[in-house]
Amino acid sequence: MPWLMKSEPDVFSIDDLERAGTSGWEGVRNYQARNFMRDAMKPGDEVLFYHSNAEPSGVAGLAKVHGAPLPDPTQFDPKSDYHDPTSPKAEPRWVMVQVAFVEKFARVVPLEVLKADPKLVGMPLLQKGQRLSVQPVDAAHFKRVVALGRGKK
DNA sequence: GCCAACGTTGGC
DNA sequence: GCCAACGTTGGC
Repeated sequence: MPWLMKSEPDVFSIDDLERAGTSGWEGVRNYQARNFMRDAMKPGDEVLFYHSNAEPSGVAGLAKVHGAPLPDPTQFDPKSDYHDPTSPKAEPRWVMVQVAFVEKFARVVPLEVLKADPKLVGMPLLQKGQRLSVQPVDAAHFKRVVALGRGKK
């Protein structure tokens, strides 16, 4: 199943992932998003890498799920912004998937373009008030976003 | 920086 | 269990 994952590029961008090759998707502190990572994402699943709070916000490229879910180490790091002192060490509350770099689009597909595309009507990302940072994507929507990212009209 | 929309917490 | 207060997300 294809997915969309949001990251603020000031924190972690598609370029950061390209440099790193693979990375743990740290810092998710929402139960629904965690459950997707823990229970539903499978190695090899494709991911739209979305830049939020960016100029412009939009889909910046592709990644894929890599390996098995792991406990998110930042929950146990007092110096991390994502530190969660209430998470039990024996049963870590927060889980992350690992992702691998696949492709950086020639240019970001801006949110404005996604919203204006007739083929993307109904895409959860585009619903008002929608702010889930990890979410499933229809195969048809995924295909269309990739086409936009690769420059097709 | 503003603020709408949403999620979480905690008093009762 | 309700819901007000508070915190966060993320577009603009």
